[in-house]
Amino acid sequence: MSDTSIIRTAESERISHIDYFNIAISVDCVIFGYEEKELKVLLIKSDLKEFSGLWSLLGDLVRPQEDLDAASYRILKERTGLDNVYLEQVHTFGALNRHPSGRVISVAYYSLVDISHHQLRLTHNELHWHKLSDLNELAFDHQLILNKCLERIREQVTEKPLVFNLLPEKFSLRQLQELYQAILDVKLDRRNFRKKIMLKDWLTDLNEMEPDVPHRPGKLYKVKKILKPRI
Amino acid sequence: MSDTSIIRTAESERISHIDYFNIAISVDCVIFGYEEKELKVLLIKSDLKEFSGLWSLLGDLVRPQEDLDAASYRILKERTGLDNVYLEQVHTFGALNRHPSGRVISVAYYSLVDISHHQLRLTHNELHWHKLSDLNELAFDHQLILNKCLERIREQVTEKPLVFNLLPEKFSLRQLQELYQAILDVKLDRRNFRKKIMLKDWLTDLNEMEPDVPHRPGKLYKVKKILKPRI
DNA sequence: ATACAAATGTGTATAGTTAACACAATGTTA
DNA sequence: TAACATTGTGTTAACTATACACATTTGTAT
Repeated sequence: MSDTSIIRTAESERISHIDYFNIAISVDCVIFGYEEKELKVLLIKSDLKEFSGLWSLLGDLVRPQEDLDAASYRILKERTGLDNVYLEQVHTFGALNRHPSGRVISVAYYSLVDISHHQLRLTHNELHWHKLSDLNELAFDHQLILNKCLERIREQVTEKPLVFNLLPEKFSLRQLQELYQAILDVKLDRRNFRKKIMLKDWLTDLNEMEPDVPHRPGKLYKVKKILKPRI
Repeated sequence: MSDTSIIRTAESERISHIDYFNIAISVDCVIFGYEEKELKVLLIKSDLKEFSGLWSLLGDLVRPQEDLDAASYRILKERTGLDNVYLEQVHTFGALNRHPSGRVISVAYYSLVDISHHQLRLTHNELHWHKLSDLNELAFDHQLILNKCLERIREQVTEKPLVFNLLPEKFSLRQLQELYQAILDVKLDRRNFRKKIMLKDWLTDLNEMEPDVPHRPGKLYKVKKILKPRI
C-alpha cells in the first residue's frame, strides 16, 4: 500500500493514508512466572529517557506483515527462548499520551511460563523477574496493563487448566495449592482444595514421590492436557 | 510526528516511520438491542465492492487525536444519536487479510441500547436491526467479532446489572426474564428466576402496574443503578 | 354477569455444592 | 527412637440451585 492509497470506511468517507496511518501499534506481554511461592513478572529496564530507572513490560511494534498473536509470540521467543507457551490477548490500551514519542496503541497479552524450564534463557541482562508483591512504579501505563492481566488470570484460574504452565512438568498437590494461593491471594483449605482439584479430572497420578523434601513426600502429578492455544 | 520520526521500542531498535505506521486502526461496534423477545444487532450494508450485498458492523478508523473509547463512543453517537450508552472493549482483531484494502487492525466494542429509546434515531437508511437468530453472512471477519461479543455478554449477564441497558426504564419481571432467556438461549423457571433476581438487590419496585396487557398486569420495576461506565 | 383465557404472585422439599474441621500415617533429622 | 513437618483421608453442616402447583387478578368473549 502506498502513501496515496485510500481506505474506505463503513461510511464511504475517503481518508488519505497520511492522515490515518499516523498511529503505531505495539504488543506488550505480561509474562508471569512462579517461584518461591510468589507470582513474578518479567520486566526490562526502560530505555526511554522519560522513564529512566523504571521497569517496563516486554513489548515491540507490530510488523506490517505480522498478525497480533504472531507479534506476541515473537516477543516472547526473543526474550525468553521459549516457544511453546500460553499466550492470551487481554485488552488494548489506546490513551492518547500513553507513549511519550507518539501515538502508540498497544495490545496486551499475558503469558504463563515455567521459570525453571531448561529452555528458558533471558536474552538481555536488563531483564529480571520481579515479585508482584514488591513492585515499584512501572514505565508507560504498564501498571494498568499488568493489573488488567492479573485480573484476567484470576478469573480464569478456577475455570481452565491454565496455571500448570507456571509449574514444572511434575508437581505435588502442595505446590499446586500454593500456586493457587499465590494467584488468588487467599488461603485455601487443604482437604477441600484436593477434593475440588481431583473432581476436575485435570491431573494424572505419576506414581512417583517428590524428592528432597525434609518431611513425608507427596505424590507427583502431571496435568493431562495443558492449555496452550496455538498462536 | 513527521514521516521521519523515530519510535524507540523496548529493545532500542530504531524504526522509521514509513516502515511502521503502515497499519491503520479501526473500531468496530457490536450494538445489541432487544425487541420482540429477540436479541438484535445493528448492521449497515457494506459499501465495499468485495462485500457487496453483505451486512457489516458499525466501524470507523480511529482518528489521530482520539482514544479508542472515544472512537467507539463517537461511532455509536453518529449512528444512533444515543450518547448515554454502555460500551465495553472486548477484543482486538488483527489478522493480516481481514480488510481487503490494506492492513487494518480493529478493536471491537460491544454496546447495549434500548431500541425503543425516544432518543434513538438511525442516521442512515442502510442501517437495520437484525435478529441474531436469523443472520446471513457478514462482511470482513464480523461474524467472528459478533460471536466474541456475544460470548462476553453471556459471561457477564449474571454477574453485573448490564442488560437493563437493553430494556426501557420501566419493565416487568416477565420482560426481564424473557430478556435473560433470549441472551442465554435457555428457558428459565419463573419462580426461581424471580427469587434469584430479587436476591441481587438490583431492582426498585415502582408500585406501578404494566399497562395494556391482555391479562393480569405485573408490577413494574426499574434498576437501582445501571452500569454505564463513563467512556 | 358469567365463564374463560392468560398471566401474576407465592413457598416448600429435594438435590447438589461448598465450607469447616481432626487425626493417623510417613518420612527426615537430631 | 523421639520430635518434627507434612501427607492423605471423610463427615457434617450450611448454603445454593432446582423442581414443582395453586390461588389470584385482569381482560375478553358470550
